[in-house]
Amino acid sequence: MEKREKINHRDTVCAVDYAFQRIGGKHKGRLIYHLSKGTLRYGELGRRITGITPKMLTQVLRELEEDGLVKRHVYLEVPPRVEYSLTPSGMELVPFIVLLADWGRAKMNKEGLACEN
Amino acid sequence: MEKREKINHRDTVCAVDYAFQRIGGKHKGRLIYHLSKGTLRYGELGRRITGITPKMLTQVLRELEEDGLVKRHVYLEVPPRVEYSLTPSGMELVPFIVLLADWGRAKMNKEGLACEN
DNA sequence: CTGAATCCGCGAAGATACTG
DNA sequence: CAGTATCTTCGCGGATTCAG
Repeated sequence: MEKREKINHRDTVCAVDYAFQRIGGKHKGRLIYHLSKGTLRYGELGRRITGITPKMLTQVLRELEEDGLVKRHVYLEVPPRVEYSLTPSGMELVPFIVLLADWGRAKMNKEGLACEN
Repeated sequence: MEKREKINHRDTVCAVDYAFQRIGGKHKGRLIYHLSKGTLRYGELGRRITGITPKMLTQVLRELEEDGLVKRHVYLEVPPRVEYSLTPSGMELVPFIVLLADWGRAKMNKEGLACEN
């Protein structure tokens, strides 16, 4: 959890890096993408983000929360319910993610690959 | 070098992932960013992308070349000269990188961080 | 100058099992 | 349901050396 700290002290502060440190990584893009369509529960996210383990899902969500991109909302119920949604800051990133997805989709079509999202 | 292959066979094909696999990673963002301003030589890139080793620079450039985002141009001279530039495909990503950098810069200012790029 | 080749440590990511 | 805990594995990336 002290990863961000390490990165900050280490290399020079560059806007491109700063941004990639926040939305880069293996699952963050997809996570933001799915949340951009609306609030989702923990389990729902886990099902949509294929191949992610609970551990990584939690970790990624925590990082996004620390960076102020994702809001965590706990309902004190039985069974427990935790919902995640984008903060205004996180919403600012949606257009980029969408553009990126469009670009990816276009490239995939050109290469004859199927695309599910 | 078979990394891309492994990724492809493994998880489902998702446009967001597809894109992030191509421009994600530690140095790719900065690399594209610097090349967006014009053709650069190998050594020049190494100097601008602080903290990168020759090995990683070569590796990242090769990956971008395989993905058709970067064009490698070798001049048969002594001393050798190798220049890199963005392909049309790579150029398509520039607006995205720039917007992302703007976003990062704005956030950094809000947090009182200096920004060099 | 522009790389290629090799070795290797360490942290990230995966698997699995368990809990409130 | 929504996570934790623990263990292991793996490959990124650094350091170094060598080549054309």
